[in-house]
Amino acid sequence: MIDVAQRAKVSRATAARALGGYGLVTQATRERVMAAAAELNYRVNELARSMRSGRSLTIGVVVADISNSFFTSAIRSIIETASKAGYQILVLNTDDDLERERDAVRVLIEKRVDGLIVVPASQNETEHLIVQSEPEVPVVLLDRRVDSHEIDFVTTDDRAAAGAAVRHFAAAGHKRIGLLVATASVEKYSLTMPAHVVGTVLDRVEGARAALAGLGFVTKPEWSRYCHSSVETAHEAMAEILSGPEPPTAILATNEEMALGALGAAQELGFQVPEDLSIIAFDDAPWAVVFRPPLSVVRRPVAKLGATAVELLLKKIEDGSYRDSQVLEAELVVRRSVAAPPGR
Amino acid sequence: MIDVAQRAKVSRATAARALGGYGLVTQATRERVMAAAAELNYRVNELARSMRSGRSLTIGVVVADISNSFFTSAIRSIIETASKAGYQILVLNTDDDLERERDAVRVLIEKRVDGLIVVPASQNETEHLIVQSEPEVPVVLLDRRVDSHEIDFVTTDDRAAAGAAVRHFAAAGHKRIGLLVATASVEKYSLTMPAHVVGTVLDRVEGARAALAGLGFVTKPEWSRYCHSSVETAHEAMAEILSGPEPPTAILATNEEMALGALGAAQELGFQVPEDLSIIAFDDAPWAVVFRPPLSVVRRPVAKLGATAVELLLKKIEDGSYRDSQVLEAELVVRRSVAAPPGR
DNA sequence: CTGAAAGCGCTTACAG
DNA sequence: CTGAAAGCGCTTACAG
Repeated sequence: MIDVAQRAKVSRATAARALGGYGLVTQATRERVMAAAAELNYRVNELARSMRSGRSLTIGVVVADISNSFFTSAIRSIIETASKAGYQILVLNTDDDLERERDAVRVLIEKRVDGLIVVPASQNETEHLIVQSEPEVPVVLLDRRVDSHEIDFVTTDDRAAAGAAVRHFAAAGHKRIGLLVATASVEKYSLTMPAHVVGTVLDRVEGARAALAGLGFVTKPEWSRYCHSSVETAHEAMAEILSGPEPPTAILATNEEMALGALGAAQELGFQVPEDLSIIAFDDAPWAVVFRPPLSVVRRPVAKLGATAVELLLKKIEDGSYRDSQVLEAELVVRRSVAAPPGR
Repeated sequence: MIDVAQRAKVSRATAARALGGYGLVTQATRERVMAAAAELNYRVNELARSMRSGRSLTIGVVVADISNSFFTSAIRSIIETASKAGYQILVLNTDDDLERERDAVRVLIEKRVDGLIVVPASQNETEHLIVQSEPEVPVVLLDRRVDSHEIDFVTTDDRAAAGAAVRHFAAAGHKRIGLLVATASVEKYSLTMPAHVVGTVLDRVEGARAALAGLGFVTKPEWSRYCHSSVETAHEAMAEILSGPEPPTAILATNEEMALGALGAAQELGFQVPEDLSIIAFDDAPWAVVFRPPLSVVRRPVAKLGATAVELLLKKIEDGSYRDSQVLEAELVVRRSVAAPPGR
């Protein structure tokens, strides 16, 4: 910048004003500075600008599982929305590991992001998300609630959606309905719900259970599994479910990995979908509509989820005391993976 | 930091040395400083550190299509590899738009990233990728070559892979083989190859054509389309191909979107895969193996691609004159979406 | 081993 | 409208 100022025969302050587009500069001076900057191929140093201004125009995103197409779509939407407001996105992945989440938050704070969007790994381990630094860094949770009331979130109404899925199964005649539940809280898979599942998982399970109870259905634990979120593990868990003496006739898969694992296991064991097994999956992955049969899914408004999180965060950045949380509606998309149970 | 120094009763320089872990400090002093920092909840300001040290420990990633699961997997691998070396990742998405790519590069340079990984939108418009700033910012291209010999790249041997796919079709008895080619250079879809396609696209087309020529097959333009990279457009293009008087019996889809569009159109028009139509797709998307029939695909080593790009970039960051480019092998994974053509 | 001082590249009152 | 000077929070020779 010193070189630019010299070449334009003005002070550094004037050059800064012309280049930064703030303060008062005459048209002629501005043009001279701009010309000099162009000749010298000058690039502003945003690091210095951020340090001085106290704003980095960067938002940190800490995501639990960047492989999941749901989160990828959310990130895409976050990038779009933020960039319209002049913000850049720093993405870190945690693989649902709490330690990595703490590290990620620390690193982003040190990089002086103006705000954080986090998909938290844990429902109750959240102290690191209440960022005490000076100035305070606002945080918005994406897709998952936590116990703490101090942190705002944007989620979907998964409880209602899970209930709707169960009632859709019931309407087709199913009584034996199982769940394949993705959760980071378990190594492989288990019959019982782990102690500390995140809010979204809990919502889906409780929504389904409430609906089952409302229908007066009995459910057996062996129809369901709580499962580490990978296709391979889901495949194994589903194979075990289907190998039981009286397997469920309908399965609700709580994410894309669970759905792929369930479908893989069903094929392997010769279960036809939907003739032998009906299935509904959370999230309308790009392949779901092309699948045979086209998958019935719970479609969550992922683009809106990401955009809403950014908008909320920007408001909090402007006004440190702004508080808001939102729960968006999810929608059951009926396609052809649900039919009457076998033998009816 | 001034507060920390005061509390520990040392100078700022000593506090900095203790906190930054460089220079000489006695054990006792270090402990006093660390204790003071902990009490005050001190966080180093990486912006200031970066400005002073001239290194931001951040790598910028400019990706053409963040919706595509291939690039998402690459980003995941980039994040993993970079974070092991202490680098963070700033991701920008261009949707294959050259203007947005230029903007993205400028923004990242201004943020003083230490290096750039770019999936370029254009093969010949590349001046903005030769970053003249001081100090020079090294650039590695991911997945796509460009004409300029000044820029290093990490790609896969798509020419060979496309050839292998065609020969696999031929071995099953196919003679009418079409291509569904994803390219950003066209609005919807067209019969002829647009002027400025990126290297990867060209490689796939030429690899397929060379193999077809080697087999002595005639090909008709109406068996193929060059298509904007979206499922919807691919669906339309494929529907048009299949509605022709003598449609191809085998289709090579050059990415995930093309594959999904092709499969959707085939279903809609009542073509059974593989009985009526054989298909091979580029990239082993997570759903490909679960699809019915399981899709035969060209599997590119995506994790290795991302990791190699980061490793190469880090070498270039260390040594500004380091030059290297790599072409990784792709692999044809035979599953069950290729059968003999109908009527044989 | 520790401290005083300069400087990274900007922005921002303040004075003129 | 423009300029001289201070300062953002660090690191880095240099001196002791």
